[in-house]
Amino acid sequence: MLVMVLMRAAHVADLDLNLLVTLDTLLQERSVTRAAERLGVTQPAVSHRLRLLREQLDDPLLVGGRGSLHLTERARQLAAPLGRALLDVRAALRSGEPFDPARSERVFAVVAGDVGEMVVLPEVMSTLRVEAPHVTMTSPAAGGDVVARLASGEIDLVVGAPLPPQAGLVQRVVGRERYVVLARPDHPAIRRGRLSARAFADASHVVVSRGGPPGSSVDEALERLGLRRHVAARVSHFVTAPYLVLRSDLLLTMGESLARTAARHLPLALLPHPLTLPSFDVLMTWHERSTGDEGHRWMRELAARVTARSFQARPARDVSASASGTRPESAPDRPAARRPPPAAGAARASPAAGARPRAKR
DNA sequence: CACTGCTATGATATCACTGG
DNA sequence: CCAGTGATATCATAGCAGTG
Repeated sequence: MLVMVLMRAAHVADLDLNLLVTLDTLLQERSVTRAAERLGVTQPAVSHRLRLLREQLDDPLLVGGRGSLHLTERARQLAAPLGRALLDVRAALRSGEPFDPARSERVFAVVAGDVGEMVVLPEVMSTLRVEAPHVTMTSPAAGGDVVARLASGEIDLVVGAPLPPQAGLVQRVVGRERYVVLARPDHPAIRRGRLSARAFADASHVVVSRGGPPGSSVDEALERLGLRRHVAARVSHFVTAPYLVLRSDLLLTMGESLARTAARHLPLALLPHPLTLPSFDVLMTWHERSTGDEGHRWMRELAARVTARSFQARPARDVSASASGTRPESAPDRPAARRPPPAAGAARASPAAGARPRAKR
């Protein structure tokens, strides 16, 4: 794809590939000044490279003037394939490169949702503190097109529910979760420490609306018994729902691991679910380019270890490959590219420029 | 209209490479 | 070893456009 787009350049054979790193940064920053800061060179140097790119690609690429530059149609076409290509190149260079957790200062972006942030992240952090004190873990918001964010390198790893099968993604089952009920300990529906299906249906409920499965599978199970329930509250986060349960007669159906975490910190009763509900897999998902990355592999193993402990532990298994292309991880493990570090000079492609300190006048 | 923040450009310096 | 050359960098500054 990138080649197809570049083929339209007037002199493809003469194209300086080092300039593509600058172009990628320019397309992201839409500013010569900011691109220069990111690349660790002066603004005029980037301006000069931009002029060369314009000549070689026979297109103005960025137009506008002060403030933010605008991408031309040609630049827009180049942005995505160029970004992916450079991520692949960086991943290829990183593949096989040894990773030393004790010394690494890498930043891993792991989307885990509120369940993962509450259940998995604290465990991961306590391990990091000992094994990899300089590694930083960020947990970006789960919204948006997670698949695209994995592909773009914005996210390194997703822990949670399965993602729709997609070419280039690898998924690995790391745990299994079943549903339980959280309630106030003196909830009137609880009789001798038990909750019947009838009492469950008669009570009022709080539902985490973006969570889909709990609400729908609970209602389906009730329907099979000829029962219905009253949903009195809907919230958007699993983390906040237990607080509603604490101060009401509401019942909350949620995954056992987060329920146990909540019950450890709040005076709540955790009850086996009275309905027959399907349990569900907890998966890790990443981009295939990361499979061979030693650092990414280390992070995956850590996340898998912690997740398996937090959720119902069971041997990790691969998700079968689907027609649309999501690939299982063949061995317990293979690699990854992450965003280029924002540090100055990190994306520099010219060995000569990168290797020697330049004299200042 | 001055100020500010941006990009573009000319002059020049530095470095690596090459050939005598 | 050294001068010539090319690539690429910095510095200084021109010019443009939005803003108050």
